[in-house]
Amino acid sequence: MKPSIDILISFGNKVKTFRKEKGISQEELAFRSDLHRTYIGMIERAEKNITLRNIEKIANGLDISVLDLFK
Amino acid sequence: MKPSIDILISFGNKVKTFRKEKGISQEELAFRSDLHRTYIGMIERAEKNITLRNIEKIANGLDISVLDLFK
DNA sequence: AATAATGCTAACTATAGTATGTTGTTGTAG
DNA sequence: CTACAACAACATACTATAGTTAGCATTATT
Repeated sequence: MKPSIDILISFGNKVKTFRKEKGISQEELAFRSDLHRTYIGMIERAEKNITLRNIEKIANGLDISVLDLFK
Repeated sequence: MKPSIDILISFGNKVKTFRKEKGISQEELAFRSDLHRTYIGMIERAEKNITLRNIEKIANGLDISVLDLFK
């Protein structure tokens, strides 16, 4: 039994942290990831259960590996 | 542009490899992961674009970390 | 205050998730 | 070899929800 932080929350936080590091807006990340502006916001706020293909898109948009998003 | 192997395929292969290592059937993994028998097969065959919550379930069922599934 | 960035609501459509039943494959005991 | 059993592939079909978008509200940033 792990009282682990919800995976969607930790994922969203990771995305937000990496995005801030790059100094780009949600809109800019959305553009680079080929996703919609509001969708990026939803992911960062852990409102959607993202799929693997979109995880990859965001990793690409952030110019990092998928692995980095789970470290 | 990387001609990288499709992420669903590489993910499915990882699941299958880890499952074989543990010496368990798809059905047994499904049980441990709290997912359906046929769904595990679909994931291994890369027929479904799995979501983050289910990625976590499978990692739990395999008794490994989510990170391990992306190395 | 003005502008840019993000949050939030609400809708629609695409597809992931769940399930049943059947067919095919593989290994093993007789 | 045949027969059986266990496992996996495959064909649907249904229902939940992820994905996508528009519009307006709210919160920084300058």
